[in-house]
Amino acid sequence: MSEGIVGSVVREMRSPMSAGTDPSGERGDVLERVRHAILDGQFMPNQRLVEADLSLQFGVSRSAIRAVLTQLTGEGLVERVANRGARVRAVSLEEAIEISEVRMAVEALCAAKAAERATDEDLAVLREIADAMRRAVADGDVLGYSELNRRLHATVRTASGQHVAESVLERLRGQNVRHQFRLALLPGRAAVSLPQHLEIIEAIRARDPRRAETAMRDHLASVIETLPQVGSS
Amino acid sequence: MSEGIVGSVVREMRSPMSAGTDPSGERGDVLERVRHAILDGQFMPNQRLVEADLSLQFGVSRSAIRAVLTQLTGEGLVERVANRGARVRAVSLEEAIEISEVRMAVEALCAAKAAERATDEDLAVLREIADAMRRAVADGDVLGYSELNRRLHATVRTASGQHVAESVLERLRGQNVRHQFRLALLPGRAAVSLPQHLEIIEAIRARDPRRAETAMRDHLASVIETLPQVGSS
DNA sequence: GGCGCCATGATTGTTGACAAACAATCCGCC
DNA sequence: GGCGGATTGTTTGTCAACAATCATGGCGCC
Repeated sequence: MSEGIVGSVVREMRSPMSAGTDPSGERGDVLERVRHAILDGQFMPNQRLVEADLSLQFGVSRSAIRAVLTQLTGEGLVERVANRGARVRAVSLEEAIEISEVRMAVEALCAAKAAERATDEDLAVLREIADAMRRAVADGDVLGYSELNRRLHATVRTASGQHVAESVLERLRGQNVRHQFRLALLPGRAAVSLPQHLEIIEAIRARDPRRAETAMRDHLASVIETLPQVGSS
Repeated sequence: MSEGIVGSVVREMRSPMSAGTDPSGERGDVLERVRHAILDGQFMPNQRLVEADLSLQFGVSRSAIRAVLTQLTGEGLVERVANRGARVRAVSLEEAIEISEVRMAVEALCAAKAAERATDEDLAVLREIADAMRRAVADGDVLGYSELNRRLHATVRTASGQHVAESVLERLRGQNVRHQFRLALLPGRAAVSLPQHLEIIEAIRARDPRRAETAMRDHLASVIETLPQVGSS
């Protein structure tokens, strides 16, 4: 309990557990719930994850929580040290850049394969996303655009039919959500990325693998270039 | 440890656990030991991994084994189904190809970065590997060549300084060892891959990122092309 | 003779309690 | 008043026993 000041300053109170979290509610996977709590920012980076607390909060036994923590550690979302417990892993700016570099390599592969193998339905979805993106930018809807961005990349991944690449990317995305999110909030960012996104979509719809690959590469190169502007956390 | 026949059907006997495996020996990480048992082929693909058996075999409690199994499941080496236990995951030929495709993308990145950032010591190691590879091929030392192959790729990865790529590749390699190994055993394979390996080394030693990247790409494209000849396992 | 049902055995999943490790606090002593 | 060492409290790691689940084999019934 107590135990203060980490990274920037994450208060170390044992989960206040204010109102919500009906203990009986949601028999649904605890793994999912904890993962989302981290991804949604309910659990901040460097925040301690005490097994007993989570056990109460999610209404499951400590062993269940323990298993969840080892799984999330494997996914790179949680950091665990010897006899000192687990905490939400904070990814540095340098690592965020490395992650984006790997993403660039793998998503370029996916874009090329998507251009070859996308179904007509995939292409229709892509067109919808393109239209919605244009609208979101016109309306200044930053959050909506961010969500569309996520959907675009997800659609390209699944359209590629490359399951291994898909899982690798899913993993990397999880570690990077925070940086991704802050990036999307940069003023003027959407204006830069919109044409890149549209070009990716166009290339895939034209079924041109090479063009799709370079479009994706260019887009992520731009992301990497911009990343330093969001600060290290 | 007997227990034969993999391909279609793995007999379902609880590991006979013949002689070895002193229970008191090796206080060393159980995770490592189980992982190596899988990677070294002591545990064959699709072989059941019964918790109680492993518990006895490795001289640790069942909970420890349980934790190890969830971790290895996260690494993609073990497959677990609901209330039916764990088994060594068998990767299909199709998946092996997908894995190699992703490897191609990421290792190309590493090769380029290695060409930029390799230390003089790295370059010296690479030259030694090149020489040893030539000798191994001349002597027909297939196993030695296979090990050198592993070392070459490992050296390129670490020389790249791209930690994220490194961990992704390490993961993928683990899932692919069996196919990799069978590939190395193909007659005449070394004669094909040797010049490719030498070209990778040359390109990095020349500090030419583009050349290193395409050399690595070409090499892995050749691997992917040859993979179907080893059968699906 | 085949089909379905129940008993049995083998394995996994879960729980609770205990031991070990670490951090913080408190006390006496210099 | 500050420092070293023991003590307390908190949290993780481990263990053994129990409950739940699934597969298997035998038995009766149609």
